[in-house]
Amino acid sequence: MTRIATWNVNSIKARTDLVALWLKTAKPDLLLLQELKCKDDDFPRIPFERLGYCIEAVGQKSYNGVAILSRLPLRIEHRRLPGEPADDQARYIEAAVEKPARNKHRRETFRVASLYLPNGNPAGSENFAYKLRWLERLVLHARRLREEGQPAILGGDFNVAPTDADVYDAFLWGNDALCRQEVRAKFRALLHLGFSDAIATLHPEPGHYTFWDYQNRAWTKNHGWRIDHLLLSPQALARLVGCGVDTEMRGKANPSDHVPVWCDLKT
DNA sequence: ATGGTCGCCGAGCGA
Repeated sequence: MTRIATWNVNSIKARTDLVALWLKTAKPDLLLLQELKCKDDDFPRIPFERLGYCIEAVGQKSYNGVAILSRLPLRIEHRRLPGEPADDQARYIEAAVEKPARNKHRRETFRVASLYLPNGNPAGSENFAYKLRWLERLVLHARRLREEGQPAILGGDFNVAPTDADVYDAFLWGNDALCRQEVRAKFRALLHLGFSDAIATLHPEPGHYTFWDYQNRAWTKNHGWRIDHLLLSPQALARLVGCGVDTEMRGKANPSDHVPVWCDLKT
């Protein structure tokens, strides 16, 4: 079994202890992180290395930043999302992972990416245009990944609530950049390529929120959003045996505003 | 409860 999780931690330095605690209990093989909010040199590597993880990070001062923590060997394939060379925001990292060998002479690999999509608010702004371009690039890249035919997992903070059921109040937030129809259409294009949203597939009932704003007592009122996703290629979906959202992490002291989403793939 | 979000870094921005 291979367990893969994604978590927007809203500063890895502020969340070091909580992430280490969660790793000890959830024991994922891979953890995809977003919003590191630090330079690579400032990443608190030691606590995670002590738990047996190697770390590949793409950092940036103060903003963004993505990483892959892994107990399996990684080979980095991309440190930026292809398609816009001038875009230097730290929002994408992709690696080839060697699966635990069932047969030494038939080693297979799978692809995994940690992505942090632009928020894009307010709708209609330059930020929103950047978000749509980023989604378009992701669709193009996902198509290439799918054509390679190996298991692939695109995980991260998509900043997309795919349907009205993924927002606590869809009417109130209908014009938000996380809900706008242009954004949802591009997310559906990813699904149309053959990628499956793990939670939507195994737990289609509404309410599996992954994010609650720090403001306005959103957690207390369960005013949440489902915007963190694990998208699985057909070859990964065929191995999917379980997935979930670790909601209780939002109720811990000094929490991130997002919680981990995980899936188990049989190996 | 004259409060009301965090985290970046040391003002105001981004989410």
